[in-house]
Amino acid sequence: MAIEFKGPEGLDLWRRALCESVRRSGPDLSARQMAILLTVYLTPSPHTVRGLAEILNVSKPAVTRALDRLGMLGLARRKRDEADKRNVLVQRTVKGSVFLTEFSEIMLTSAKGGK
Amino acid sequence: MAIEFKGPEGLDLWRRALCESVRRSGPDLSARQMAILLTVYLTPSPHTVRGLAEILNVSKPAVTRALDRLGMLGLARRKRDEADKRNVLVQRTVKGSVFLTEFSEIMLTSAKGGK
DNA sequence: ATCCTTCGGTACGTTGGCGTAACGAATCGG
DNA sequence: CCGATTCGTTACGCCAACGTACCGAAGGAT
Repeated sequence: MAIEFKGPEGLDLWRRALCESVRRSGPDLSARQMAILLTVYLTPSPHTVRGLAEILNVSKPAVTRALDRLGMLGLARRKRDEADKRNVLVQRTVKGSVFLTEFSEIMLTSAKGGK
Repeated sequence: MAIEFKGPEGLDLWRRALCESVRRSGPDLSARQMAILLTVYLTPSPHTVRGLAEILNVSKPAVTRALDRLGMLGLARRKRDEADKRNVLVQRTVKGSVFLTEFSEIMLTSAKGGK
């Protein structure tokens, strides 16, 4: 189940996976939105708006809007930080986990199937 | 120079590369736009609007608009097909090649450096 | 208590993308 | 020739995202 690539093959892996995802009419997330989603799911909690903005070097409102969209799609949700009520913590959802799991599978099958 | 991954590590590779690309304030391409760009550069020519629309399962105007944007950014350009003047052929540019080469390098360094 | 900072969100005007429907130009079939 | 088809694009109204600036709520300092 291990995939390996080197040099330009990496780009082609990216192409296969991305094209397959687009073809399935999944949500047309922008690079920023996808980056936020992946960060929330794959790096240690907690995640705040400001923290995400700094990690990705984008403005706070941009993060707010991305979270609006991810929330609409059910891929992530907000929760007030009870310890410091100024903060908003971004949390994972079941639907988001499913989405990323499927995406991961697309990556693997695209890498294997193609070539 | 070979990278290997399995299971959820693929997603993390995707995250690292995407976050780094966003952090560098590269163009915020949507999944569709990036898919079109990669298809034009990594699959055999020629590429027409209709062909790209079929490959990605999106409408023709969506492809036209994506090409507008990629053209503005200098990442791809249009050329009338002289053999059949109804067709528009999508062609690569130097700037597009540079962009994808850098992106590929981001993938590789992200995969290696992180882990 | 009062200031001041920090947090996330909102307002504003602009820009860009969407899907559906139509369009003109080019080609094909007869 | 001339109708039908195919090609990419444009028009339309709508919705989403942008950056800058500002906002109220919450916390910290003195």
